[in-house]
Amino acid sequence: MNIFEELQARGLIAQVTDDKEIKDLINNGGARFYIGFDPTADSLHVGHFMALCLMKRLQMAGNKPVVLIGGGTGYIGDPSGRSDMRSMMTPETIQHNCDCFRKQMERFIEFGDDKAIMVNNADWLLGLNYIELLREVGACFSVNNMLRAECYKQRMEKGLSFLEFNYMIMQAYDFYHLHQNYGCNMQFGGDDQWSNMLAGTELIRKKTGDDAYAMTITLLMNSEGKKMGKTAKGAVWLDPNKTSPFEFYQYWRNVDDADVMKCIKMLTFLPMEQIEDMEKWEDNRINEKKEILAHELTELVHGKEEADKAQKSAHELFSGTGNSENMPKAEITSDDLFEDKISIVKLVVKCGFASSNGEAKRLIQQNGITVNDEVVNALDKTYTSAELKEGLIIRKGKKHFKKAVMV
RNA sequence: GGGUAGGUGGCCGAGUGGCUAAAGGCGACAGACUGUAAAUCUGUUCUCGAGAGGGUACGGUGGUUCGAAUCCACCCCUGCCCA
Repeated sequence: MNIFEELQARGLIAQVTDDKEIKDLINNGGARFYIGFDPTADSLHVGHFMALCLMKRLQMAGNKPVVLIGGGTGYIGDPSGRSDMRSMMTPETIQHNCDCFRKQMERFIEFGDDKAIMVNNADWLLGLNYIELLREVGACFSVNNMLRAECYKQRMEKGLSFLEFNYMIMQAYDFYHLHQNYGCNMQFGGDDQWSNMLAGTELIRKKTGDDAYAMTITLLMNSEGKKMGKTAKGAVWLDPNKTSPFEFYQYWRNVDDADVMKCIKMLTFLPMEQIEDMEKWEDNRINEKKEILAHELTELVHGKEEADKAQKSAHELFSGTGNSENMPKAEITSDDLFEDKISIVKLVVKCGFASSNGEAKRLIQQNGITVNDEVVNALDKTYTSAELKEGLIIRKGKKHFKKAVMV
């Protein structure tokens, strides 16, 4: 099975500009492709992870990846798929986020002279001259066409600023720049990037007469048609300080039945033969599949050791009373104590299970909080520092655990 | 620049002077049932407070009023129409 077939079999390919050419290029290692990442936060998330995996798959097939960090496009903000304008980031935030991205990416992609390279579009975008750009590049774009693009159409009702309208032009310019300076002939990205990517191939054709190609990867949607990788608390981050390996593991351990195989196909590096075999498994092995999914992904992102630890904790927590060594901890300091005691309400807040006292109280009153396997529903319940030193296992609902300890 | 319709809780959306911490829906969270799934049913859903009660809040700033999401002025933002 060649790489293109594999990507197809995994359901990763959404749209391509020219499937014959692209097939040829990537199967023979002839692609110098880029994927752009805008520094919208201080950590990568699951969507980025998919793109990085794709990059890795293609790299393993002999193609040369270019990681583009959007230090320049971050100043604009991509309107695609957004119902309103992104808040503008300060240059400091952008720089910080770029640095964070760089660090995290080095875990996934091998960089080096003959391997992947990383570039930042701030290097060429920030110095552009407005009038010059309008004449050089602006003349190649038809506003009429741009307005027909899906990503802008959606915004016609709600409003679209000129700043955002230019995003497509900047992204197209990136592709053009990389084509000219790095011999880039292909761009990959999420399916929501399709129109931006096409703008790039067209710009290259108009400016140079060369053909360049674009391919999008399927967005990871759950069976309800919503983007995956989001929780109530926000995105599932790859940074262990923002989403702990345990939480990360649990996110995948808890996906809907209907989404398990799709996730395994699209996100893991398990060989296709093994995946096809898993598809034949009996229904009662669904939980086994979920564990495999969760473990595989946690291992990819956080390493084997963390994945094992997360799995072990999950087993201990969900199958009877095990030890709580690997459980995520909530640290309680003496400042949190009043007369050597802490109230259950405060404890729940300290564990991060509630963002306000009111919410904590609701949880407690609704029998949502368990301490050391006992439901606590009295708001005036308190715990002493001695008990805390032993460690208290606080559980919210069925599947959120924290161990509260004194430090 | 002119006209016009708007801006309400995470989202959608009722609400035109006190009965409004603000209907209803969605989402989310918890309980029951399950398989750490889905569906369904029940409850909860600004914040502080053990509670009584307090504090904030209907784009912003001022004003009218005993009392304003609701009335007035100015400003900001968005849609639509015209230039």
